[in-house]
Amino acid sequence: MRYCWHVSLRERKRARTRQALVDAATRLFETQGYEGTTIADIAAAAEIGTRTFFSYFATKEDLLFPEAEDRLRAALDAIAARDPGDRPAEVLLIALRHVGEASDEIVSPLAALRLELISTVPSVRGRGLQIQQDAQLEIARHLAAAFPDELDVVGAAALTGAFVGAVTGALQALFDQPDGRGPAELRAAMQAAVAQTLAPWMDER
Amino acid sequence: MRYCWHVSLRERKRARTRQALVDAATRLFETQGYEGTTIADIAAAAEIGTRTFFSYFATKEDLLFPEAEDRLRAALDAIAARDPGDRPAEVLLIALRHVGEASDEIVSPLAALRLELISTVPSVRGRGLQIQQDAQLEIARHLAAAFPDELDVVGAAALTGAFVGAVTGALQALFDQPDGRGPAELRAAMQAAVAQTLAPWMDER
DNA sequence: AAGGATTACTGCACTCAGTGCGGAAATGCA
DNA sequence: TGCATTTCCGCACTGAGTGCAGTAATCCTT
Repeated sequence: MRYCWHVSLRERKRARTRQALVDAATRLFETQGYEGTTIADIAAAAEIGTRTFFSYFATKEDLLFPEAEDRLRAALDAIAARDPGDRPAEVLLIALRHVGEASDEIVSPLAALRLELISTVPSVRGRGLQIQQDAQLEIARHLAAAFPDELDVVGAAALTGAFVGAVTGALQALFDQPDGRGPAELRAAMQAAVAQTLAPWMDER
Repeated sequence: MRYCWHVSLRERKRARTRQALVDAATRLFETQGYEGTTIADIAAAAEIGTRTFFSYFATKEDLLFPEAEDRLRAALDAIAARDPGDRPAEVLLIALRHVGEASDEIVSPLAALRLELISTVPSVRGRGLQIQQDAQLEIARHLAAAFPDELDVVGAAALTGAFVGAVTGALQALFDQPDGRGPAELRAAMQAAVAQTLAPWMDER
């Protein structure tokens, strides 16, 4: 039995190695490109065996989404902490904001790299969409649980899908047109389009 | 120069081989499973060389989405043929109905298999989402072009994303709960949830 | 109908992601 | 210190996907 206040050596070491892998991958992807970097390269740079890599990340793509679980948890917590008066769509928006919060680290090297690779490397985009969809379903489940009188799981999933889809669609369109806008402008343009799209939901009552 | 009414031998043969590949893959996936079937198996069953497979389909996953382009084209045509009085959301719904039309062939062996593999094999789901997102963006572009006064590309993408997201989310939630409902019931449940979710948009004015 | 030009087919050798296995090393715990 | 449990990691392997180069099929012109 492990005492809960004790973070074992193993856990610390594991977290350190995991971070080392992400850092090494970020650096190598930036210098050699995604396809030009092999898993063997990354493992070597993080000073572990190639085989061991796969006990930290299941696939090469997953290196680019290391905080996916944390973000999801933040969103679920936000749903659980809803104010009693709020309506589902409002709670959902707050939760989604928590997910996007981490993309305030658009400044972070990893996040910037991720955005580039998503629009560049098909397999990365595919993995990202998968992760997004899984998170969506989980959020929908919790949302339905938080509003048992007003939503069932399918309805909650439709609502969540609509909101996430609006954001994702706007972002995709923005990144598709090759203008030289900075991150802040992109963000503003996206928020404007999404706000207008979702307006019919938010302003009733 | 080729005369437009002439379908060359090459094209006919190519289409036949392509169909043979899809048929062989469908059969093999059903009997041996997706992972249990190699591309070499499929190529052999369609009587072509393994190497030649890749001049028909870029990846193994693409075998499961052979009519993706046709469906997209149908949706785009529907947008182009809009009635002058229609509002964007209505046209979009009509277009999306054209995309889904092909899934009326839920009866078709391929469509049924696809649904199963999407919820079973990660790479298949990833590819499906990718195709979906690409189609979304293309639809948004044409929608924006069809309503130049009311939508820009980003706004159209947000709208399209919201609608597609609602459908996709509802479907995902439905297929996730392991009840024994038939295709017709699933369809009905999905449509109900989506209709309710999108109601705030449709009933204004 | 025959010619050369173009395009498709295919085998070969190769890279790389990812897996199963088994032994060796590190860690946790008493 | 000693023993149980994880973790690490090399090895051998499968299967997807690519580049290349030679051969076969199709096309088009005359």
